[in-house]
Amino acid sequence: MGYTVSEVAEMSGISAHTLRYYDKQGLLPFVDRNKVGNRDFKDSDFEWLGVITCLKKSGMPVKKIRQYIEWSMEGDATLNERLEVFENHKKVVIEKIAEMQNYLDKIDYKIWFYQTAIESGTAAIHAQNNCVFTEGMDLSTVPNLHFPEQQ
Amino acid sequence: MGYTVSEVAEMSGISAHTLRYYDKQGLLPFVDRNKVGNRDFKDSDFEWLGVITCLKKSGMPVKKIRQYIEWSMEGDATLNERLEVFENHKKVVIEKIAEMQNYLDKIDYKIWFYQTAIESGTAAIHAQNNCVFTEGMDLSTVPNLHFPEQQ
DNA sequence: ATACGGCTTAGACTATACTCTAAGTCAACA
DNA sequence: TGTTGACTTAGAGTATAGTCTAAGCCGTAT
Repeated sequence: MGYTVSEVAEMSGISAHTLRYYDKQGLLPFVDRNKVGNRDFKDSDFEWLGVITCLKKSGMPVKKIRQYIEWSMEGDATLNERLEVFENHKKVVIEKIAEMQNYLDKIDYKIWFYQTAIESGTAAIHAQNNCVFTEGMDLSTVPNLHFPEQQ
Repeated sequence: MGYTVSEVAEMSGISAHTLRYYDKQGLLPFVDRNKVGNRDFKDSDFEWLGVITCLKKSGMPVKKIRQYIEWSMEGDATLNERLEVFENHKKVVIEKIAEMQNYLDKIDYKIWFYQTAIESGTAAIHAQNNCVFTEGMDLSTVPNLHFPEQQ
């Protein structure tokens, strides 16, 4: 008396194909089956799908999520392992956000670059600008970097 | 008298394999060749690599980056197109950061969840908690959601 | 009775982005 | 004059995450 795979697909926004794929990958061991063998999702399964979606969309690979789900199925004995999963993943997500913020700054620079270039009609007005996109590279042997557009 | 592909790999952190792959995908049309036919990177090419890395790591697919590079090669006639590329991509990145922030909040909830469960020795202490992971799903027909761990 | 629709599975296919291999070229050193 | 080592290419292989197809099962409506 639960939900079929297509009902869950409709409600969750995860396609029925993907739900079956997740199941095959071991992400949905908690989903019941009815007497015919069809998946029979319970209300509480939506919360699991929410957790899986959170981990998935924040960059955790399916394999790692499966490991977390397996631990969850083992009950209170794996509480520490599961805490560690989220603590580690938190660091990853924080790092990702910081990285994105950094890229956002560079994108803003480029927007300014093109806006001012469009105003003056040419990118040549930026001939004297310093570089902002080589961060993280070891360019100690590069004497003079210029913006590509100036070539 | 520039840099070889492996020198650039060393300095940029992008593998030589990947640099050749990017070239094959049309991302590096500005890279010169010497008389033998070997790639001969210039100082200014590092700035291009920085832009490509920025777009790539912030989620832009290779195909879109190639389009941007093609426009860049066409000079001032495509300044508007290139501005639009960055303006659109900025929206995408901002949305991505907001999404990550949202997931971070949920991850923090889970960390609290497991920390308090560990303290008390069982996840059963959270039997009364409301759901936080089903955001975005149409659960209007679901009467009562519970945390999966309670099952 | 039989046809329809939705479910099941295994497994093939796609997309994206690398990553590597094989065969060949070339400059330099012994 | 080899031989080495770094370069080249086309194209094969890998990893990840779906996405789809084909064949078959089952309950219900006609």
